[in-house]
Amino acid sequence: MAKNNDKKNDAITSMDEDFAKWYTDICKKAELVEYTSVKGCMVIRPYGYAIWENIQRILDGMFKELGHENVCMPMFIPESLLQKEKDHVEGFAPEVAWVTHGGNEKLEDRLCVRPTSETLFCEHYANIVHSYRDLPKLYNQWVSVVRWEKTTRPFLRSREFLWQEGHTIHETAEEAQQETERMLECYAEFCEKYLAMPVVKGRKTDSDKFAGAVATYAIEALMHDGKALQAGTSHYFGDGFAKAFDIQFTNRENKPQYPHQTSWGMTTRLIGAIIMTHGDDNGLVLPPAVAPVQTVIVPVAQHKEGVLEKAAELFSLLKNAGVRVKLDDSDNSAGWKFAEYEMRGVPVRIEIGPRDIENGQCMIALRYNGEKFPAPLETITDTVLDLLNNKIPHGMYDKALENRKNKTYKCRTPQEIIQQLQEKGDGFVEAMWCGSEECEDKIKELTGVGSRCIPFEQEHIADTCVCCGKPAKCMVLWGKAY
RNA sequence: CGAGGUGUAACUCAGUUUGGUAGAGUGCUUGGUUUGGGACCAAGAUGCCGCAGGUUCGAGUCCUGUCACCUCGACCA
Repeated sequence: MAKNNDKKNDAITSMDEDFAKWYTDICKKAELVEYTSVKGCMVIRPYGYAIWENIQRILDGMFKELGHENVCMPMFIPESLLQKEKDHVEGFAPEVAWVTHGGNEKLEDRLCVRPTSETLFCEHYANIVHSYRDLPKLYNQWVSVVRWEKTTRPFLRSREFLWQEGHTIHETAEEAQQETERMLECYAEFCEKYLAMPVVKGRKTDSDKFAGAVATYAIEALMHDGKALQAGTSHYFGDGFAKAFDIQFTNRENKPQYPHQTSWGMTTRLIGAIIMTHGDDNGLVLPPAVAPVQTVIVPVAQHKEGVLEKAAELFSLLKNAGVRVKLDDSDNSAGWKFAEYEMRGVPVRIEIGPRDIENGQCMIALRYNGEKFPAPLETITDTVLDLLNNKIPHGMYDKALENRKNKTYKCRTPQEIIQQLQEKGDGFVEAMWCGSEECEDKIKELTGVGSRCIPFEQEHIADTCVCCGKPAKCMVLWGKAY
């Protein structure tokens, strides 16, 4: 695979120099976000929002295929309602924003701006679920939520962010458990197939569970800087929320019964994950499935006769084939356009100039690996579609997977963890664990990596816990987290 | 929230030590020449020096407060 580490874009700080700055440079220069006067509240600009719209469209289609229906809950939660589930309120209270006034009137019961909507769904379910015939309810909503974060970063941590939250309610524990796992699977498929982002599926340790959940599952991805990012979560609630909110139905034996619930979510953080999984020193690298512009046509020597006409012809061809294509006939220089669309992560660039037209071809350049080659004009649609649907997503996935493999270390002792991280840089650590929270905490204290998840795909690395040396229960994936 | 740093043109920054007419490069506008990896020439436009107080004849510069952003921790999707 051709590698393209040549820095062609001065506007962006290089990753090695300052990863955090590289990240914000891309967010700003690729026109994904703009800051506002409220800390942690970002304008998602058209180019960034278009990525989100594509994510939304694909995911929403997947949910509906699985039988989910979209709803919309209010954005305010009365304090009394939030209080109902003890763990839940303890988990979220420190970071909720409160509405205390309506107009000039002080509110009797202040309202929290939803940090997540379990409580609202529960209140609603209590009203509409009466019989086993009413179950399951497979609901989802696309909304924004607010969490008053102390430190904020575009997409990765903002005080208001966009997400989808699925909330389902089922007759049996088994069914709810299956739903939890099914949705994690759905998320993993989405990341791997459409975002070309390899993920590790697993269960969270108890200390890392969602507030109020019986079990939390997550998919974890590894970023370029070796830090882990949780790309999606799926929670199994058992009947805990049902009991707290008094949701009951009459079961098949004509007895009252508590239903079992799940919730699951993915957020605009995915855009941050895309940036940090695929991006390089020349800017953003977008997976074709979510790229607002999949192919850009850059005419070369466009003042010469026939060039613009041919470029426009190409544009129509590709557009009619369903490609999100852009023709840039502005009078910026060709070189400027190359750099610009590279920075914006456009997967395929087509150059067409007098020399190409003479030869009945155009030049194709791939963003993710820098490859550049001529392609005949007659078959251009097939060529481009194949690149967008096959070669590029697979190539990007392989490249990301390779990176993850190079940064995944199997360790047997804390010293080994420290040494690996020091020698090879941050990354995933695979190590055995006895199941105690003390060991989890101690590893974090000693080595800096926390438990990310207990992967479904287990590997036997040793018999004993990496920390205490007692018999190990499972392999845990550790890492520094975003 | 703890420790450190930075706020001056759209962007990157100089000017702050020692108070005295607001600066550069890039970008933007107009015209021309160019065009296969961020072109060139010429002419323009652009500033509550983050915000609010204070000291002073006079504040980008000194003092107090405040807000935002960045980095590293703690917390988190």
